[in-house]
Amino acid sequence: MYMFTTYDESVGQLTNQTNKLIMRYLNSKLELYDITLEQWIVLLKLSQQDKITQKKLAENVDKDQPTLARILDILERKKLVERKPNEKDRRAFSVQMTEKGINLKKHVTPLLENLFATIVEGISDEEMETYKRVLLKINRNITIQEKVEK
Amino acid sequence: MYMFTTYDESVGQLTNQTNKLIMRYLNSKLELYDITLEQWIVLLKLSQQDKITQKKLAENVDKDQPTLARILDILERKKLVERKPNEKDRRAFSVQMTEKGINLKKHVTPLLENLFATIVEGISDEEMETYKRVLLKINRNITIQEKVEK
DNA sequence: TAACAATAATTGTTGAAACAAGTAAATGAG
DNA sequence: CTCATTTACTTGTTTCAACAATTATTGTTA
Repeated sequence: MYMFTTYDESVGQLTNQTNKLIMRYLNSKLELYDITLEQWIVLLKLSQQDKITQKKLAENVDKDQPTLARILDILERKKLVERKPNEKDRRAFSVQMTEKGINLKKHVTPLLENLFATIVEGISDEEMETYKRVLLKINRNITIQEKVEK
Repeated sequence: MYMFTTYDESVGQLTNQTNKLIMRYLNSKLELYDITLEQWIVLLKLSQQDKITQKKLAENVDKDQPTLARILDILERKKLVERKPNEKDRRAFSVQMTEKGINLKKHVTPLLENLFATIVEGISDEEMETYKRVLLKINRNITIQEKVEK
């Protein structure tokens, strides 16, 4: 027996609130390493696929090109990544991690593993599976809807 | 039988990605009414409790005071809310919706109901309950953790 | 009551998202 | 090959988040 309110804005607000909490929490922990969550995500993706163009990296981290470019500006200022000329395309850059960036990654990875273990404590595997499935369904609903409207 | 990877960053990233999709989608729809999702949430809370101080409103929408103040600046510029002197405390304002704001709310509410119906399509009540439960558990885990660390 | 602490709001700053507009280089069609 | 189009990236602008510092008012207490 469920109320109509199951399908109202509270779903969106709860998702948003939790997301904010997660980001705020992780950001507060990452401060120690003088890095933000957004910057970390870019580093993480770079560590998985080095020497990549900004366009591809932007797609991988799900941000638009200007946003990624400005995150890279910051990471470059911190000497964690480098933009090198792309030999095949003079419009493009080849982004890669520096030694300092690789080193930082080694320290931050275990920290985040611990933090996530804390965050999902007391949530059963089954609940987590359902949670992810619902997220993917919402994802799909919106993506499909956006395509339909085009 | 689940992998170790159930408890890794992918949870956070999926949550973040979905949240971004929802916000992007709703924002694109709200453009018609020349309003953003953040601004809408403030209006909605105001409609539930009018004549409130900025401090309390900030708590209600889970934003800090400077952030809320700037959203109110925008809403005031758009003539959707008004700041009136608080009679009991000359430091504080009493924020309330204008006629224009009340009118806008009447138009936007049904739109958002429709949008949320689309967003959660194909998700069973049971899945939705679990989804919300997991969000609340994550919420609690982080909130407790933050308290512990203080 | 005078001094001090707490509170409500604002301003400044940094980081980030999203979009528009611009530049330079690459590509494709005639 | 030339010219139009597309592509990769940058810059500008608006909106928002979070934090620090400041102003004005209120509450407290010695």
